[in-house]
Amino acid sequence: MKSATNRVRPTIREVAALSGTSIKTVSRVINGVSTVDPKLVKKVESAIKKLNYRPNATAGSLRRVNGRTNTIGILLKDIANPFSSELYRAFENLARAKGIDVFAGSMDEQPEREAELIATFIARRVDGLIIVPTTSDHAYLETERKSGMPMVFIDRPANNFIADTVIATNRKSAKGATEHLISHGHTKIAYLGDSQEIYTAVERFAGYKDALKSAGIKLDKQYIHHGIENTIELQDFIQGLFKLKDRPTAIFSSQNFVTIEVVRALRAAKLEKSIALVGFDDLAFADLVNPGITLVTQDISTMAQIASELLFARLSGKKTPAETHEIDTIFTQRGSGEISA
Amino acid sequence: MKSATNRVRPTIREVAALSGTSIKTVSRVINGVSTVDPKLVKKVESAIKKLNYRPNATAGSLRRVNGRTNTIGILLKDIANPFSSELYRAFENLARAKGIDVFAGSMDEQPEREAELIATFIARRVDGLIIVPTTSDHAYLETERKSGMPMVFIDRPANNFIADTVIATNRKSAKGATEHLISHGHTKIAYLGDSQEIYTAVERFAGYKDALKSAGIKLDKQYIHHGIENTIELQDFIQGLFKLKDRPTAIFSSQNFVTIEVVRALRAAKLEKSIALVGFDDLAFADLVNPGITLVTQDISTMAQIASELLFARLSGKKTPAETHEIDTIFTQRGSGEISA
DNA sequence: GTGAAAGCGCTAACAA
DNA sequence: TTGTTAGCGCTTTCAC
Repeated sequence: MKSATNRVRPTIREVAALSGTSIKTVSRVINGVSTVDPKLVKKVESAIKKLNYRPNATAGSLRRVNGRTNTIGILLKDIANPFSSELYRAFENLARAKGIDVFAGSMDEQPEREAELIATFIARRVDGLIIVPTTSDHAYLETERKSGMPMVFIDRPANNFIADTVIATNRKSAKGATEHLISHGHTKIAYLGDSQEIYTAVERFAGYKDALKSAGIKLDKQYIHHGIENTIELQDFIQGLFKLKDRPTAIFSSQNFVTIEVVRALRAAKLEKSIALVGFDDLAFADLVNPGITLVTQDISTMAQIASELLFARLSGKKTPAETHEIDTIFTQRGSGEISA
Repeated sequence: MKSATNRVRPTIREVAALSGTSIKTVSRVINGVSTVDPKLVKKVESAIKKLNYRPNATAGSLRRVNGRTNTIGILLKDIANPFSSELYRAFENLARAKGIDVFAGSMDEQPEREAELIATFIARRVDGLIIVPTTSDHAYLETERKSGMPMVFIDRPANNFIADTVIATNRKSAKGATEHLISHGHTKIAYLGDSQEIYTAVERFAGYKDALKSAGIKLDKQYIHHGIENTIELQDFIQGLFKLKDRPTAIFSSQNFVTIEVVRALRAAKLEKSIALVGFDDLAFADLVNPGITLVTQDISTMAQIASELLFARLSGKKTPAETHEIDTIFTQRGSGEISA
């Protein structure tokens, strides 16, 4: 049985037969090779239309000389989280402009999910990977790099693995945010952030400490809290802060979910106009509450832009050493950060 | 040149050679066929590890009897929009449990993007499509259906095309929301929603009218606004409402972006505690403002669940007529909708 | 400019 | 249980 397939879709062979040409000519027409006789082009095109032929992109990539599938894989924290979905959208736009489709997966901070997703994406022979890493050791990717898989890390760097990286100026911006509070007369400034196992949390906490240090303010441990997994415990901590003899007059919260909890607690205690607040990461409603929330936000579209430029350059064969780009953040004053001590 | 390929990655042939078996045996091991001698399994597995072999999933699907690629395509409004990204996340989880990977694309309400995305996804031979439609005529999909491509429409039905569909109880829920306002003594209720070219907007407006009618309240055109493309114009309209002699005492806003603008305008005019508001669609900050925003929200995870069940049933060969499922919404009172007239 | 033949990496069919 | 051969739909090579 040579021609009678049990598939529903027509193949390039059937188009060749109907148009009275060869499969190679049909292939040329599909790929827009200019050296084909216009008459043949017309014949082929009408056969394609008649049969409703749709080239099989996966079959095409199999024999292609560079093996490209024109797909990339993106590994995100959680695509339902605005930071991830905005990042995804930025990559979608950039990839689409190059005819590249995107596979995405959410990891929810589970290292084993990272390895699984990378394995599936490699099995699909994506041309490159964009990774917001969750794992603490990326040495396992060494074999993949040797196999020529371009990888760009974004938001957090890889660990034990040298690769192109795009991150925000976490430390510097956290320092700036804290200094902003200090400049409004605050010395009792609480810090609330994600677990210190997470790179961005470590950097931002370091920036907070930098600011205190250069202002000669002593670090007060009772004002510090790390971790966001247990919301109730976080709420308890925040409400505990409010009851302190030496109640902090300002709060720096270093991650969006933490900021939300702080806002919630401040409102519940009716302290939102008494205690200053600056948060890291964007919040959709920052200007809809009263006072508006002063925030440090990451320049997601620039980060995505730089990351995809790096990835596409690697795809084009760029062989220079791995690069790390630090992207400036955006500081927007909306009131909560401008409350004086 | 038979064995010396210029590719970087090892193939099933090299694994067979190293393990001293045949490619078929390697294939069996990869696919977990139980009828292989455990000794051979071990040999094959160690060869796989040694070579860092990664099966090529796209090559595999080419010859597979059903041609499945174990991928699906999802067409969304805009993945950066919370409704879309939550929907995506729900599908990601459901698909992953079946070993299926997901391609997604955003359409931004551009019909030509819908057709383009469907074309690329078909070229990639996705096994099925989940579509939040933007086009007004889906007759062009008829040939695809004949080619056996399962398609499920979600959030909005297809036009001129019969297919499985999962939607929210838009009309009924909008009626309920409006009746909620009426029950608090309101008769001057404004309606603000998306363009009447959009299915959900039509349905929700119909529900609003249903409620007025059954309460014997006459529709007042000066309270009605359709369209959200021009934010400034929308703001002007809302602020115009506040200056009316017969100022509305309540607002029903039928879409999340509209609700945000309404909240913004109410706060600017310091009317948020005077004019009642019920919104359709979820908002992350609904409980963080004062008063909290009373909302009708769609049960996204149930909608995704039903839609993927439909899709997977079609993939398994289910041949019954197309089904339409209407999923109940969730109504949450938070204060803004309980302000009396 | 065009086409025949080979082959990408895998699975299916069938023989051993 | 195992292996051989053919072939999925396309691109590549190379001869015409």
